[in-house]
Amino acid sequence: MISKKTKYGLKALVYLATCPANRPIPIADISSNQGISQKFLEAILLELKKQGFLSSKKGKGGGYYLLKPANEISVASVYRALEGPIAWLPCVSINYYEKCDDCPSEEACSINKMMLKVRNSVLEVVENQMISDM
Amino acid sequence: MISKKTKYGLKALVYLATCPANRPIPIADISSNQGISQKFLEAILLELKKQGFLSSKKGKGGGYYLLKPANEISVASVYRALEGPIAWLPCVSINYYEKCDDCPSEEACSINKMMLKVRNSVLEVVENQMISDM
DNA sequence: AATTAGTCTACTAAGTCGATAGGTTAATTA
DNA sequence: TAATTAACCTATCGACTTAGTAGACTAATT
Repeated sequence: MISKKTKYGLKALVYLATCPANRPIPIADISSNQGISQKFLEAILLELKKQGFLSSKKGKGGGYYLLKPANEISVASVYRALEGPIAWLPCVSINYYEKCDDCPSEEACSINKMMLKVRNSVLEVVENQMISDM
Repeated sequence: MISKKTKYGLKALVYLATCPANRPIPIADISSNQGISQKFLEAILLELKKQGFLSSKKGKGGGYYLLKPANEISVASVYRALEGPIAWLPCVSINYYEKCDDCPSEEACSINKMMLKVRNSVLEVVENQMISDM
């Protein structure tokens, strides 16, 4: 299961992708349109801005807009930004690799190979799924 | 990311699958062999027993043993038992389906289809991956 | 009777989740 | 310049989950 943060973040980005490019959309628009708590969405969009997905404009006529074309934003990149590692275990993560405490070696680990399979299978989908496709 | 509970549960089942069939293995054996806190493992094995994966025998010569052949226990079933839904969202879950609060309809939902793709991709792997394969 | 090994209850510290409240800053417009 | 708009920031919250630990109890074997 993914958090509502990631879910809302994805929906917000997809919504922004459907809006005329380069015109800022206020948080209130997005939240009412997508059924998301406005205050919660504020924090999410701010995070997406800090991670380079969005930019914003203050004041009247302001709002958020995509920094990159929607067909260059993968679900994988959004997931990593908001949710963290895509892999099921740190020891099979590409971007968040970490050794396991309980495994003497990864070759000896009984579940390592199957965890790699799961990771690759998910990546296959989310790396190729762009915000513009949705 | 999955919890340590699920990770340890999987490793314990795989370990039991490598042991001579029908001979009970004490928790202490499994925990020392797999580098898992014994007390934590106790709770996990008990849960797997209650869910029908394992049975146990008390007293000397006792321990846990698999109730089904290892090639009939899929990673998917263990994941569901210990971790919960495999899908990223309840609205695309087979075994734990639930409607979303924020979506008027699933056809109208912008991320529903891609969530289905992810679910199917993961299922493809874990439904066919058996404890005996590892 | 002693030992072994699973079972049960309770408790904990730390962290996360999803949200709310209220004030601040910057840009536009009248 | 004043008012309005909308992003930004800080703090707080209750409920829940995680990964354990401690200790007593029960059942089976020797």
